Amino acid sequence: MNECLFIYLHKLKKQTNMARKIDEDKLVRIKNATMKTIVDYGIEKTTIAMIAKNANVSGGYLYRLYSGKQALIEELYYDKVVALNNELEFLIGLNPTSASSIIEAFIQNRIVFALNEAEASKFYYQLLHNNNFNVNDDLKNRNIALIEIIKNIGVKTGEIHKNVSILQIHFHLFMYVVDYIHFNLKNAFANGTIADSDVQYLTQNILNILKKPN
Amino acid sequence: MNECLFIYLHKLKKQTNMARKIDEDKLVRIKNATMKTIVDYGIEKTTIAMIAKNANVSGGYLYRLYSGKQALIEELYYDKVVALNNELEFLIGLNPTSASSIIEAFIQNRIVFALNEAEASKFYYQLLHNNNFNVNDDLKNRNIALIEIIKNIGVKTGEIHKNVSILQIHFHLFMYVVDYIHFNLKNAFANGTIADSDVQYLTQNILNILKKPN
DNA sequence: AATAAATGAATGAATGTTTATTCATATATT
DNA sequence: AATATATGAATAAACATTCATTCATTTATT
Repeated sequence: MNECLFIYLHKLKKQTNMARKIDEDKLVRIKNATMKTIVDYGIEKTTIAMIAKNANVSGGYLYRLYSGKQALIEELYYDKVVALNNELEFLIGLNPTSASSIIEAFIQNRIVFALNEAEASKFYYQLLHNNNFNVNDDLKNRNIALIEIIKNIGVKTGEIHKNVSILQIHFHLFMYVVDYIHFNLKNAFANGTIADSDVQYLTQNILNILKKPN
Repeated sequence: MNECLFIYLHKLKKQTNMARKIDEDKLVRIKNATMKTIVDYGIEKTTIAMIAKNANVSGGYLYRLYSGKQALIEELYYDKVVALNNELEFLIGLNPTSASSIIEAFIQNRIVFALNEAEASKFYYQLLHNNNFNVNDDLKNRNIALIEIIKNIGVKTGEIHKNVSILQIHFHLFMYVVDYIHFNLKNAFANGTIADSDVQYLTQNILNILKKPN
């Protein structure tokens, strides 16, 4: 079930004829447990029972909120993709004349997210590379549209070469950055941390790449 | 079971007392079927029964050659990682005084591999990003040793900055390149093919990155 | 050369486990 | 009491794995 719809129905109930108080943070617990379990054990080995246990919720209750395991994971993933699009749109509004500012801020936010919401970030990273979970065309198209805006800004200012494809920008902004951050966090034993200094490093690398045609 | 061991035992038998001729390409069929099934349906949805069917082999026979599903997939993955290390070692031998030559040749080979052995290449890409399959420390250490050699060459010639970490080089050579190729092949509908021209593009991008400290 | 015995390859039905999903029941709230 | 939430045991489907059996080939015996 869609989260917004759920909350809406839930509030409706409250206004009319509430029988039993909903355990308010149950949905949050389920979401966190899903992400944590998948991060710890991988999607293949994660079962509904494990998620339910980690969320302190009965197994059957999950089916009240989601139609099944796939839907549960999908919704978490799609929510994040929507949030990323929203964030990008917001950053474009903030910096309507500088592609590098948008890119830099976006990268900064990826690092903050990876550090502050490690579970959610690792979860997103896993799904990004899982063939069984693909975002729908609407989400894809909105993302393409936003990247086109960034490209237009960059071409105007000379920050991006006019022959750079939308896919190139998408790849470097959404895959390269995320992979870079997670690779460094995963290998944190040997020099591999991630910090604010990486923002400049990543930004410069990507801007250099986007300056050339491909 | 290890492939080399298998072939060895198999030949031993031939010398003494062979009861029934082995279907020679059965092992090859199983390997190909495993990769193809996983590429088509993902690891989660791939079952032993599906692999056996695609390989034209009985389900139970898989357990003569491998101790189970996990071992079957692992061996295919590890074989590829070993092959990559061997290839890198070979390329270092060929170009002992030029990091860029090694890197360029390695990238070239990745693209050829992705085009000529698409199934195997996609299979490797999937496992590269799957947390449930990690290469052992020996393989990791050998890889690190090889990359250290490349770094030393590059630092001497000025192609690589002395402050670039081994992890950086590893990431860009083994993740960035592979991800780039597969991203472009996956999105082949819109301008996204991969060709020899990408060799120069990728090589230059990576060399530029490795020229700077991180 | 013909036949029988021995051997190991290969099968696929049977087994037992794991898992997603359902549903009868219990519990809490008004 | 009425109503909705929440439970978790029960169910059924899917699955990895095993194993008794079959089959093709080689070796020994005549």
